[in-house]
Amino acid sequence: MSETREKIISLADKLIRVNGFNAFSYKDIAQPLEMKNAAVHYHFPGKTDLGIGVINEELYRFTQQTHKWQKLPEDEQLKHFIDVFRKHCHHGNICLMGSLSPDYNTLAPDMQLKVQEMANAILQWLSACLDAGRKHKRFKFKGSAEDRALLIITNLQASLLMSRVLGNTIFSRISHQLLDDILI
Amino acid sequence: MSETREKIISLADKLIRVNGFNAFSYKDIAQPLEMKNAAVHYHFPGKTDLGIGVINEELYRFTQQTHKWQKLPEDEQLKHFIDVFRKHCHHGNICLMGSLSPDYNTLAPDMQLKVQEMANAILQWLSACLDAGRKHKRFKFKGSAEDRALLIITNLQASLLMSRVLGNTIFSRISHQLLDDILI
DNA sequence: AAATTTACTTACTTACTGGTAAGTAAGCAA
DNA sequence: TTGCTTACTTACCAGTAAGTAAGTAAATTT
Repeated sequence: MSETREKIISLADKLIRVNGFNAFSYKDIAQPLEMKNAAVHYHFPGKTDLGIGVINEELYRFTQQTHKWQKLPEDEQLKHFIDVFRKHCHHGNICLMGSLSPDYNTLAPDMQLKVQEMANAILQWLSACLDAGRKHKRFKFKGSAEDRALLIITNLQASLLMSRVLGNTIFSRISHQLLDDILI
Repeated sequence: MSETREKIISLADKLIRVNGFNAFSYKDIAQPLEMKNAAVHYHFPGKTDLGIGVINEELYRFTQQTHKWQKLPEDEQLKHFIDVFRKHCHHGNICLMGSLSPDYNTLAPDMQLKVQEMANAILQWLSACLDAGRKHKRFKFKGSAEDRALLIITNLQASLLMSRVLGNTIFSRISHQLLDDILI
């Protein structure tokens, strides 16, 4: 992938997380990278293409990271997962799901599908992690691993939203209590 | 309050929940209400005034409803609270916090303050409800009532977001498991 | 009856949106 | 050296954003 393309995706990712998908324009990409509006259109003909590019990059990073953790005990894997959110919180970012799902109705169908794909990928990994962790006596929780994954992912997503409004202590409190609930 | 003003706030509330604050325009308010762009500006000079109007209305409804429930056992109160989210989910809406917090950085300072006020009002009520419910042996949970309130409110907020992307069954699964976790 | 206020409409401005068409300089390949 | 591709720039488009100034008809107050 070309360097310019990478820079555009990286900046778009940041802008989506900080201001939202509908709140940035091609100008916000072009100006900081010292190029013209149309140069961004050259790499990503439409805003939808750019959005899909950002999600694909996120999906790639996610599979790379989880693959790196796969030999670790499940509680360690979960802590790494939470740490990804912690870092985003520290940088004032929210997660892509938290940013794109409120705007979901305004997104083009292709991009809606990509958001779905991302949601499913994260939920599947987390469900599997929780299921294996319970079998290995590292987690305890009621109900199915899938439902527990939904509870945890919603905690993490919205903790970034709440942190933005009420301050970063919110994230620590949520992530701490979350772990305390399921760790043995 | 004038009838037109009420209609504008009601429609703006819907548009914020369905498309987001930055994704609707004065035209989207004026056209369906069969008035001109400038008539909306007459009632709400700036978009910020409109946003604050919507939040004030929501705060008013929230205090009215919780007041109506105050004599009920705490588990009943919590179920009513969850039902408010369930109804929004059913109508394809997300909650105001879930819609406004991703756009928080793009909001004017007065409106940011209003969003904070709303977040605090909801958290305070839920914390008090959980605290009293535990004392009356209707709830059981680890940690402080404030932290538990954060976990539950993030579950509910993000469950509406996830439902939008993956379908309404998500909400039922989360709300069910949520109650199962803390009800005695 | 006159003055004022309310609730608008008409007509507009400024700024920006995503997007496109046409051109160009540099590099590479046959 | 010709032709083609890459990575842009310049210049522009139609549409839409929030917002405003001036006018008006009807109701309300004095």
